[in-house]
Amino acid sequence: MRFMTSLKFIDVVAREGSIRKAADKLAITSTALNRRILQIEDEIGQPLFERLPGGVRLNTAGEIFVQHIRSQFADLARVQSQIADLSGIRRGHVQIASGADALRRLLPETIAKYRAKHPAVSFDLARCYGDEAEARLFSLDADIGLIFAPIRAAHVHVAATLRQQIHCVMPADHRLAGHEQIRLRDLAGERLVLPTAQSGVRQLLNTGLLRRNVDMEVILESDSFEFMQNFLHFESSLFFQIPIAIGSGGGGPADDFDPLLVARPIDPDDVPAGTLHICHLKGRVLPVAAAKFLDDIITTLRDSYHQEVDQ
Amino acid sequence: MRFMTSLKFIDVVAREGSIRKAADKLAITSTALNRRILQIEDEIGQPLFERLPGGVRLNTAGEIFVQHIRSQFADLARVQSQIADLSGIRRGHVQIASGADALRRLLPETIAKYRAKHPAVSFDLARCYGDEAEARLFSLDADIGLIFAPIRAAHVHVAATLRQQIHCVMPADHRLAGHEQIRLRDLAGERLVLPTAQSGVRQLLNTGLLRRNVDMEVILESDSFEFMQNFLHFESSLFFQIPIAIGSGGGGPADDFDPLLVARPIDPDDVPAGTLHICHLKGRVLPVAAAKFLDDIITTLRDSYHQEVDQ
DNA sequence: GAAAGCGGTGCAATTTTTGCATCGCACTGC
DNA sequence: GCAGTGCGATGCAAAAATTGCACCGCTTTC
Repeated sequence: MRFMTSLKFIDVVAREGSIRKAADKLAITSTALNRRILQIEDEIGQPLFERLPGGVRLNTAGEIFVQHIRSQFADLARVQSQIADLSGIRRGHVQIASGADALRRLLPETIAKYRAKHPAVSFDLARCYGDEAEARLFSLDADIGLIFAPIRAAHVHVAATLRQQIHCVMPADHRLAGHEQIRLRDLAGERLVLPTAQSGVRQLLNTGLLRRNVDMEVILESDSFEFMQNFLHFESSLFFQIPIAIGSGGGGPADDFDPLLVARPIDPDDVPAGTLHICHLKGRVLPVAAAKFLDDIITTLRDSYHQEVDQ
Repeated sequence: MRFMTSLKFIDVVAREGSIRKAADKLAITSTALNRRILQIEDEIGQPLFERLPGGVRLNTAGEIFVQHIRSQFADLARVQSQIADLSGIRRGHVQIASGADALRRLLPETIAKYRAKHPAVSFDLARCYGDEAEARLFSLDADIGLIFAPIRAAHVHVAATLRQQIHCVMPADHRLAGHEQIRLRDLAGERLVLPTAQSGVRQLLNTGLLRRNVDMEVILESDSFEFMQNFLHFESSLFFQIPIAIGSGGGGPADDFDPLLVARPIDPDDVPAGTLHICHLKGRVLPVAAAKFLDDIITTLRDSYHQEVDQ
């Protein structure tokens, strides 16, 4: 989009914090970029950046203006998506910010299904924790957020929620594999593999574990579920996941899950169920492609995961 | 704004319905304009205009895009207004679409008061009837609408309403001048001067007059209150206005009204009170200047016109 | 059937944008 | 305290874009 280049440039400079770095990224000279910025500042009638010795930083006017620019871009994307929709082909680009939980099955499956219907739609998937996901929604770097954690910011609109009881994953021959439900006191003496402190699963676990002062051994912390799962093959230990990360059924023996591992729910009295929030920026009209994909996620959860979805 | 010119051009072409006419208006050659449009259509990937023998017309994609352009402009104005507000001076431009009623005193007075506080703010005032005012709000040619008529479109947000009983205006020596209230049957045999059929006052009167089949003489129709008022000096007759068009008090002998004329309310049982709607486009964030002016109108009505304002 | 009005196009003139070299400035590290 | 580094700003020439002119093909009008 020709007519948006100057605005895009400002956005990049704001993100990079330096005209030269931004110029590098944009594959133009710093001179050209610098002058474009000076020109726009001139048109606005006020500087948008503070000049610091090590680069530039947005001032208050700049903050307002950059927010405007981002909403312009998001809006343009929505309009293009709408226009493309007129001609039959659903075309567009969907940006998702998601926790690791939804990356195991829910999103790959839903995206593949969606792309089978609409091959002209591309996706962008950023794995991140709750706060960052909210920030991405706000800066319009993400259309849709899947957050398994409490929502903090007021600017997030929750389109659907899904209760998720934390499950304890263990080798199929583990002594606890026979239990229908796991109590925290069962974990005494066990070796645990925990997700990092930022993760929603960990935060839920913490409330239960700290309160009960259970004596167990944390042998590993990781932000990769895949790594934790693989680790269990080498050292018998326990780790934790929520149903959507496990498979269709979620409860009981995980159907399409690693056959050597089993998942058992933790007693809700010990660790309360958490909530997966499917959300977007409040007040924003999503592009057609993103809106339809949001519907698809909710449908998938309801139909193929048999989960109760609250809207 | 350099980076908006191409968009502005498209907007003008859409309004003019012809590239050559638009080019004339924009003081460039039709060639240049034509090529800018072709370029943008190319970037969008689809034509925005249908080429007709007598000019061009927006297609569906164009409609969507032009609506986007207008909201971009309105948004930019809001951002500029916000930025200007940071530096202390309240700067900006307020566009108002109003019926004739509010032009007599309410708007001149309120605007003058506002401009005394914020001399850097300019105004644009379009006198129009209800439907057109709503259209102007939608096309973002107006920030604020003052409409004495029912609101038809769903996209209009009513910020405040004001009940207005229609008054009958007559020479001070008229036989009806002694009445506290005018009944429609009192008008039998009178010569009436009526506002045009599009006006809200007329529509309200019609419901009463038609239902009662009162026999009277309509000697003049006009869309100019000023003309009607002047006419009364030359031929004794009656015309109709709502309080905000008359003066501060509104009821009883009009304080700062033409001294040779008096206004008496029509019995509400005969003609129901109408509603003045003070409104803007739903979902729109008004520029700072417009938002503050909206507050001013409501304050003025409440304080200096002693009117009950519902918000 | 000629005239008038429309959008589109090739080509040259013009304006705008870009890149290079360079300045002044503030911080960093020895 | 002083060279060294990295930053944004600026003068000037080259490159790229936009623009205007002349003109085409087309449809409608009279």
